[in-house]
Amino acid sequence: MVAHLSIGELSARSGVAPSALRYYEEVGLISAERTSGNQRRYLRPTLRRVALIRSAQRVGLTLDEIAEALDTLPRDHAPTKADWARLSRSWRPRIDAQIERLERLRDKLDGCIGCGCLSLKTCALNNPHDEVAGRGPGAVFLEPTGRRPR
Amino acid sequence: MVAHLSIGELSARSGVAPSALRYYEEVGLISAERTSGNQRRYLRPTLRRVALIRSAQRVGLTLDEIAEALDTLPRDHAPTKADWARLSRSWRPRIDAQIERLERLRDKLDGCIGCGCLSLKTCALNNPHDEVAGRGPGAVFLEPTGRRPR
DNA sequence: CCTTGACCTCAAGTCAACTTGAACTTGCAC
DNA sequence: GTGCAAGTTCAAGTTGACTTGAGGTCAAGG
Repeated sequence: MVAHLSIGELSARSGVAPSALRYYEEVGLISAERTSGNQRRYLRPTLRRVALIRSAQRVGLTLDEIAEALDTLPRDHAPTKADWARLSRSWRPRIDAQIERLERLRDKLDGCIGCGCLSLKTCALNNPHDEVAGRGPGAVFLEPTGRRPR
Repeated sequence: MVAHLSIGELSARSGVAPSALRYYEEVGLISAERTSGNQRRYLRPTLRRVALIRSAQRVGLTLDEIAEALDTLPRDHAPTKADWARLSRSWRPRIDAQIERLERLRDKLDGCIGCGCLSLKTCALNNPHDEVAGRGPGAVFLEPTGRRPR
């Protein structure tokens, strides 16, 4: 059981390319010690950190946001229960919201199959207020994109 | 109730910037008729099409994939029930998978709070087989990224 | 007629998140 | 001690999804 991981090892275990790991370091998401010969040696907790980063990306967080969240975790010691709880709590609403959006979309698509939505008037995917032009933007049945699909 | 929408109107109703709409046209996602003065005039169903495109992006589909899916819909007439059903069926697993991933992540974070995961050995975010180096990549508790966070 | 705002095209720029390549160095197995 | 896979830096390139800007056109009101 090695205490330090080379970049290749961390890459293999995390499934993240070495170039990406170097990039993560560059933007301050992870850090590494160096051997006398200037090679990176990662501490074991880095593995967990990288896994967390990947997970967070899934939720739709940018690396910047992830960095911000991770900065609330202590750099010097393993995070305490409280540290984790704080982080988890801050991401939780985001995850829930994302799930909800997806469920809504799924239901909408389902509904479309059965609803005879071919008549544009009743389709859930269609804006109910579409004829009421001028009363605010219509057809925006989705929440504002929030810069995600960028 | 107008039969044709100018790009500005479509933009306002769909919440998608004109430049984006032109881009969508460039990559073949939508199309428009032209006035004698060369201005775009969109047919009403385009509104629904654009909404669908945005939804699909949420699920994590690229514009290429969306174009592919939309190509299975008829260009000439409004999609039939069967057309919709086909499209919905093809996206459904994707949506479900995404939801499942998010739920797993949420549960993992929750678990981490209560599980005393500070001992690296038991944390769900940590790879259970991490000590078994060489037996395949460890710590890949997440599904292969599938090129999404790119 | 003239202005004004919405529209047009086309080329170039941007941004995140990496990847690739060149040119060079380390570390370990034989 | 030598070979070579695996590591290093740094600059530049890539991809997706747009946005911005320059330079010009069109349509309606005053």
